[in-house]
Amino acid sequence: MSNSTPATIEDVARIAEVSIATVSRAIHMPEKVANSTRLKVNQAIAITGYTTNAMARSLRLGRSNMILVVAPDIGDPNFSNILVGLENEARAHGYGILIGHTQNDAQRGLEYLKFLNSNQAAGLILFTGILPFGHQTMTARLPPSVGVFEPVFNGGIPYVGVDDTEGARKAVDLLLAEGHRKIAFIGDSRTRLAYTRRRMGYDAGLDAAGIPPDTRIVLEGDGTIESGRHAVEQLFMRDTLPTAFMCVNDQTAIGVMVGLGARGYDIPRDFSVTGFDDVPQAVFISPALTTIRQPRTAIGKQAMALLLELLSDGRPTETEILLRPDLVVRNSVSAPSRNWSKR
Amino acid sequence: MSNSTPATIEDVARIAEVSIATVSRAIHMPEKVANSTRLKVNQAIAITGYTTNAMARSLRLGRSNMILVVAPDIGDPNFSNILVGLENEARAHGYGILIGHTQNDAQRGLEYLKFLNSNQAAGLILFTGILPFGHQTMTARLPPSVGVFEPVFNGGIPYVGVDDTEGARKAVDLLLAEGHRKIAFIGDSRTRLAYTRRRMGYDAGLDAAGIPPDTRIVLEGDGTIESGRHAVEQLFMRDTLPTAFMCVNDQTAIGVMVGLGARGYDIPRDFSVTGFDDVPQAVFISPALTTIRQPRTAIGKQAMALLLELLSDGRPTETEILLRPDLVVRNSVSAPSRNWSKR
DNA sequence: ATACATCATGTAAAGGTTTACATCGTTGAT
DNA sequence: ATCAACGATGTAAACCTTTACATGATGTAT
Repeated sequence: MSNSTPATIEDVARIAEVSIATVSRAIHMPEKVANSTRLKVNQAIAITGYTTNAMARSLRLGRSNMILVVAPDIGDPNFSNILVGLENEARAHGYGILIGHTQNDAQRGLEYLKFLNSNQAAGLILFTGILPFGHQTMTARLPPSVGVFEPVFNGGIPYVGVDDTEGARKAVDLLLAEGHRKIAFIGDSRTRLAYTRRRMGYDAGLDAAGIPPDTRIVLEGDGTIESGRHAVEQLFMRDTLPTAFMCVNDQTAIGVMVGLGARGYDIPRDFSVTGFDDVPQAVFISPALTTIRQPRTAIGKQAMALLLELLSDGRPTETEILLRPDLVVRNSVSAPSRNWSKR
Repeated sequence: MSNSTPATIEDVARIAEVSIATVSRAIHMPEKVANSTRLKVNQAIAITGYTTNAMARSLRLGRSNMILVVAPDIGDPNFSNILVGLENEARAHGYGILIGHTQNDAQRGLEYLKFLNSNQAAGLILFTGILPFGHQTMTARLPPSVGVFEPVFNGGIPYVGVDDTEGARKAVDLLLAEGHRKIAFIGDSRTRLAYTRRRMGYDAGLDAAGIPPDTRIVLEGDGTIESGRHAVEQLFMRDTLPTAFMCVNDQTAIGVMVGLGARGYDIPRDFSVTGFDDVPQAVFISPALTTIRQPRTAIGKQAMALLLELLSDGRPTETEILLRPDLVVRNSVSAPSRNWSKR
């Protein structure tokens, strides 16, 4: 039973007294085989403990049951929750997931391209806005692919993300509802669609409230904690201070809070701050950050579902799936301080 | 060049005007082939863009270049950093990593066992103290395996972790050096080696300082935030309060801080608190938590290195690799309050 | 009764590699 | 000059599946 070498389809065939073709059919196209023989085959499978050799199957089929997931930083806490969604969906359909970590290094990207070329992965999930493979191979035949968070530069690849514009709109609307009129926007100058769209949400919200845009309080950072801190310093050098900081992401918001804290201000009494993403730390910093939640597990699930659909159908049904982001209210926002002018 | 169907070894052989055997040798045993022909083969490879079909290779070799990593919760932020270490080391040796998420569910574990049986993974990295496969298959032939954090119950599987006893000793020694004499230990009753060893470090530290053990201030929780809070409540019902809380992990420590905060105490003025693990949140809570750092990326790297060694040598050189944990001093520890008795 | 469709099963090829064994040519020792 | 040893390469089998096609049996319509 628990022999030294794993049972093959031939072992099963011998015991069930049928041909290997019938065994294969009994497993993969059960309706094509008579009830009685299917029974015999199943018994033989139980006896031998047979599982089909995935290597041989993939070789014959020219397609594996693995999905390659490539992310610039798999250590990013934002990543792990997505992974959960991806993994659940994949496993439920018999696929395994293979992870790749490029660190934005083209060399590493290339090594993963080899995985693709050598047929080890049937599909690709990309977390980077650009194809992580060197230029010359930019045109290499890619397997069915799906982007997460943002469309892939090369085009033609559908993606699953969050409605950034709507999310940003929720944040700015909250601030407006609290009574803020001078709301700074700390953005991200890297030209990523997500950031551009968040800015659009900010603009639209202000516009709807009849507040004219004020470019003096719109700053471009790079999405890091440091850039949030830096933005605060810049604003303090100008003549007009905002009463609230709307940040393009949580990292920036944390930086803003640090910068404000260093100058002795209290949040939310003196200034309100909002983020975007709802990173795991957001609830632990003090005050806990009011932000926009990315439904990460759902995003992962959707992305994988879309990819699997692509894998069977061939043609994508949608080119862009945007999930609804939720506002999570914590403690970093309040009405603008009445005493502000006195400070 | 960029043909519709990927180049095979035969295409290369034809262009290089040699047999496919020579091509294979030129790639995998270059010293066995004449310089001149090796050159021709390399040129042909460059022309065709050939990469060896991993499915065919694995089938022939009876062994894949994938490592299965099984963890109970891949969404755990502690996990992602380990993953980085695992991934880097694996990729550097031409292996890919395949991730599995059991959620402590035997059914799911079984599905991953299939991956193993079907030869899709050459090795196994386990994050769970027990084999995640149902009982009946407990005895199934496993590929070379390595545990992370703790030994695998079944035995015979080497593991890579941190020296928990030494880490705990560093924490208790810090508290002792600050002048604490009544140090509570909030443990974890689940019988995991790591927790037992941390308790041993606590006992040894107290013993070395000549302080008799006081079981009234040693509590057993379950490693969650809630259990930390609960422990605080329990201690306040007893007659003797400690001046410091040494916690079995950061989650518990966070719970203790929350519990103490809810009662209006200030940390570290009124009570000192230490954790263990250095989870990503530890630096964001306030006060920032003094704790013991697990060198996570290094653990991942070592675990993978050990597994790869096992894969080539067959026999493990070590059965247990313990890395040195570091004390990270932040703001949750100070000398015991002089005013304590007045409170 | 004949022809034909249908169904269940078997035969054999193909998928791309690796490698034991065979072959052939060259070199060095006698 | 002969033989042995060696080095480089080729031939072909094997790894385990899946599936197009062939086969034979059974049932149905004429």
